[in-house]
Amino acid sequence: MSSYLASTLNDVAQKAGVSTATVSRYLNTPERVSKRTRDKVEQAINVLGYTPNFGARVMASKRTYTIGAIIPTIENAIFARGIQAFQDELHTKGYTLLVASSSYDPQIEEEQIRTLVSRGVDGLLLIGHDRSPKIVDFLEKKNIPALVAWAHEIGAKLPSVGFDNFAAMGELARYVLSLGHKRIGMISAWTKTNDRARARVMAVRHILSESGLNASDLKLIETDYGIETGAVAFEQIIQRPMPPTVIICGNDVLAAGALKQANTLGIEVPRDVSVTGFDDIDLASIVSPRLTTVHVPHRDMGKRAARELHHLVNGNPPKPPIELKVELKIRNSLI
Amino acid sequence: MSSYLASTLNDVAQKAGVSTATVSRYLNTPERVSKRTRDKVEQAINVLGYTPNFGARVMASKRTYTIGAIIPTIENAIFARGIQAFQDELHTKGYTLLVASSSYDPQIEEEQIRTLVSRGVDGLLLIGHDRSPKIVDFLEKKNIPALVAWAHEIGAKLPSVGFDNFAAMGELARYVLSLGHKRIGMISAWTKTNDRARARVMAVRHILSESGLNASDLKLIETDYGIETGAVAFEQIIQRPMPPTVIICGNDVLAAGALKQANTLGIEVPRDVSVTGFDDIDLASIVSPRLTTVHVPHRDMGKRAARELHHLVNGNPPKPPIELKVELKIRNSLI
DNA sequence: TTGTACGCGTTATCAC
DNA sequence: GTGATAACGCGTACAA
Repeated sequence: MSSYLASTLNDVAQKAGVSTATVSRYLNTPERVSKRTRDKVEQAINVLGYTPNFGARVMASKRTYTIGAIIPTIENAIFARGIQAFQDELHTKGYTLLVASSSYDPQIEEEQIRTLVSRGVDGLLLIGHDRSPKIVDFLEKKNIPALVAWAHEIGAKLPSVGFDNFAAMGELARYVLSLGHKRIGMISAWTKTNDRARARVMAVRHILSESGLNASDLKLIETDYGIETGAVAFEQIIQRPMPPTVIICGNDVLAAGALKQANTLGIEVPRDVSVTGFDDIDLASIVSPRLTTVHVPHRDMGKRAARELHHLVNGNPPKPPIELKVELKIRNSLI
Repeated sequence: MSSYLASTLNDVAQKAGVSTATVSRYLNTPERVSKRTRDKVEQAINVLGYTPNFGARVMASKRTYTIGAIIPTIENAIFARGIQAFQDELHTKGYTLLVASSSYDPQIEEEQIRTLVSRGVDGLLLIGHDRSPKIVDFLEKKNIPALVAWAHEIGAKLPSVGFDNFAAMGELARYVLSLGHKRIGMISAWTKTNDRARARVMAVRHILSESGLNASDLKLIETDYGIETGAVAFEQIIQRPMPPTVIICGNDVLAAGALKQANTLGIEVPRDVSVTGFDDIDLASIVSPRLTTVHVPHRDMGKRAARELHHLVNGNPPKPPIELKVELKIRNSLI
């Protein structure tokens, strides 16, 4: 039995009766090859079913036209839309996107960064600013441009395209308080290694004390990301004595879980308790009651991120953090 | 200004005072290097911040420990859970997953396949069996194992891990008819290049004629994948004279759109019209009324797929198609 | 246990 | 327009 061996530039060159240099030129700068030769090469390539070897190409040219993105989760919708837009924009510029996910684990994120870098990505998209300085240094040393999305922090080491999580949640919280709520509950993703979650919690605390309420009275539950975990947290928080009149959720997915559990427990939202979300993913306008939430321009963010990273990859200097506007989306889950 | 150059095996070797071969051995088979040498090399690697060059490694070893997956969409939740499980399982085996999306376009899928192959993936996960024989031949020629998921088709060219879309939808349709429905509407993804969608539509037609109804009476609308498109289709279908008493949707996302539009139009589900879905993604149990749908074991499918592909990549022969069980999930959107 | 030397498939620099 | 040929960074016989 003879195992098949992929054909190479050399094979094509032989079959076409030209040199490897010419085939390479045909591939990269066809306009510098005569029509006659072009046809011969094309023919040979088709017959052999030749495809360039990526590894070799990278080694010889030092450029991969590949961008890597590491997102906390692909399983939930939060990043999907933004990443899709990011990829689409990149595609128009001739770049390929490699997506990896870290399961919200800094350790895994670091691994993934190293993997993608050793794979020769030309640039990297990361979510949020929370990561060890060591790995940021590593990127700097390797000369790999990295861009942060979904966050906005003046003075951060890496350039970014994102929004001010603190201000955005602050606006929502202020609106909540303006409705007269005094007993506030909050369900958040883990804040320890997640600057977005942390900023949102801090914002609520801040607005609370700003309004003369006691920030430490905030009933906060931190939990994994998911509908089920949101449901569990809701039940815990609502069954305390003197339960909150409103539960602010750190994102729409947790809020959807809360809504679901409320329904299961026979608690009516917003009559018995109000619920809010953050992100305005599709889910938010499908659940009932529809979620009052903060609209994040995911598509725009993805597109802008692609452009910025493209600039960086082409040697342009980093710009100051780019801030995108978010918008309160008032619907029916909060009264 | 001196631009940074990544350190190489050679640099490490020099700094450690050993040969490149020894450093390479340290990296790949540390047990064959003496403790003393190991320490020296380790030291040098840390000082220089060395990371192996992936391209070079691939060229020399012919193995990338990388698996590619091409899914129709990353923006919607259908594939997310399965792919996450796929990745997790792969990770435990030391493989990295590269995900690309085709936007349900066979042309783009083909491009992506070629891109991933030229990047040296060891194996490929594809969704469904619908694709040109040319590209399948290409994979065979290149000796890249490919596994199909989300579908089950005896006699198909590629091995698969999936479920029988025809049988599953047939079961649901039979149940629908048993409830007494006579006027059936259906909203489906485009069937032309999507074997899963096609099988589901055919199943409904089949059950219709099996029950003595006229299969050609099925009010069918095919549309793009999405909540909004589902909503639009629902409105079109429901505003005809003699509208259906039940609308079978090809997937949960379309069904969610239908539900949303029903709500907007003041049509009550299931009192005025029943709606069913397919997939049982999170969405299905969050919308109200909760969706009657077909539960697909996404996680299990992803995990099994990872294992099968791993076998293939390691040179084991393909197994016959693996069929996973699906399950009718009876909830509130159908009476 | 360690080192030498070659090959992997491509691009880029020169000549021609 | 085209052809030699030297890199690129690593793995691996083979030799020592």
